[in-house]
Amino acid sequence: MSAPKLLLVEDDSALAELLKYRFESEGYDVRVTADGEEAMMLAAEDTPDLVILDWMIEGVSGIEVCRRLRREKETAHVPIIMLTAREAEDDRVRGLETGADDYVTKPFSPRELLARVSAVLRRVRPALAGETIEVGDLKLDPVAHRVERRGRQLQIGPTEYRLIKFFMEHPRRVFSRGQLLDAVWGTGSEIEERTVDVHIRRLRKAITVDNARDPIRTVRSAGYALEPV
Amino acid sequence: MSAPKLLLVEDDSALAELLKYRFESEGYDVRVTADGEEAMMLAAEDTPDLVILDWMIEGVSGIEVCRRLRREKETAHVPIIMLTAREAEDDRVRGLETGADDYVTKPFSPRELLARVSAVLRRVRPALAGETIEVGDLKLDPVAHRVERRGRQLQIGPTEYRLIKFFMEHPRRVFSRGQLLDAVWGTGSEIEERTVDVHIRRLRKAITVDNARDPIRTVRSAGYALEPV
DNA sequence: TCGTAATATTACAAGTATGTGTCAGAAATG
DNA sequence: CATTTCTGACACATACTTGTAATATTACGA
Repeated sequence: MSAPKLLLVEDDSALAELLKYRFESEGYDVRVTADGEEAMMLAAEDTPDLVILDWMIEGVSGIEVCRRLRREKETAHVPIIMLTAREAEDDRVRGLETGADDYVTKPFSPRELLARVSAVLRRVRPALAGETIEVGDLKLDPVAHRVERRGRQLQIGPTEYRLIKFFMEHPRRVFSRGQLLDAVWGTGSEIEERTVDVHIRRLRKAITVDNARDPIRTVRSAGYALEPV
Repeated sequence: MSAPKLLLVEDDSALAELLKYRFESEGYDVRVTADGEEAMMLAAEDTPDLVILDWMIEGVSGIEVCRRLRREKETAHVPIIMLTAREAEDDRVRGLETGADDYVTKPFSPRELLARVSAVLRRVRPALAGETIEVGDLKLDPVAHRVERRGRQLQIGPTEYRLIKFFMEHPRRVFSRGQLLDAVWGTGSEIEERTVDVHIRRLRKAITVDNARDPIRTVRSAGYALEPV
């Protein structure tokens, strides 16, 4: 999973350090600058997933940076959270109208900002906010109904999809054929247990990608399990 | 352009009236309830575009309503703005973590709430705010009611327009025929699900341009999705 | 090493889902 | 009011999926 890339534009270096540390420990990839011009350059050279922007920075004002980010095609749709020391409603409204997605009023706790960032990312790029399931080199997006391995889309049928989804929801655990029939086919299905073998085979075939090793473990006389590769 | 549908869950009837009036005069279509259970029912029968939810309501708590909305497939992705009288950071963070997209602390001005609503809608469903949407090589202008692909105007019928607009507002996501009927034809339409196939076919035909590849993905036994080309 | 039980593989026919052309009535257009 | 466009439904064609059975292979204990 690629870490969400944040661009933090903040000229209070103590605060910037604190936030950088906190966000990085939460798995974000953070770049920091105190300067509006530099912010534009950084954003241009590697488009971030989200920008945290202090309203009051040296040089170009925060609101101006916001406007410029919106104007560039690359960054037009990158969500922006503004940090503002002001309580004035006018400023908040103006920020939103300029194209900020959200703002947080100082003082705030890192925890609150984290929650906001994650809420915004969840909206914009669900895949970044953990709505996908990942097990080893497999990634499953339930909303798009897609499974990929090592970045490669897998071609997978309905039953195999349900099967691997179930496995990915319970990695490492061994399931008997009976359990799999209940979970994937539905309780009380009248299907031969041997049939599970066939679908396991089909699943294995479907998830085979550049001869990577088979992540489905056969447990003799017990069932099957998915092992993170 | 169809008016964005808001669901307001607020038990202070004076405030509810005020907001309803203000939002309606801005062109929104507003439904109001003071009750959590009823809110769920209203949301189920006609999915709103955005929910404004008071944290403290009678019966089920706001946060519980939020959680339940997120749990239902139909409403899982509807943005939620919470209204809270509390300043406590814990509550705000909890709100965001439960799945709210934003919150506004009372007291607030209708103007600020309007700005927030419009910011959230712009982020989530640009077409509702009158902005053009681009998905891959498709471009849709909701004001002009036009769709183009690779700069070429598409000749497209009313139903197909609504269909592709819906798809472009939710790219990549897979929708069942039932969901599409609800979203595009209107809730409770008595139309054959197979008819969706026919319109998908017509849409595919309409958006075919210099034999570019078909951006509509068929997900067998699940539905259809629009993939950016 | 061998026999047995368990699992893997293959082929296939029946079942199910989707694609497509067409039509009659409805709705929009002028 | 005449004409055109749109809509929903249906039927047939096609593509994909699925469960089973038959056969091959493998693992394990005696």
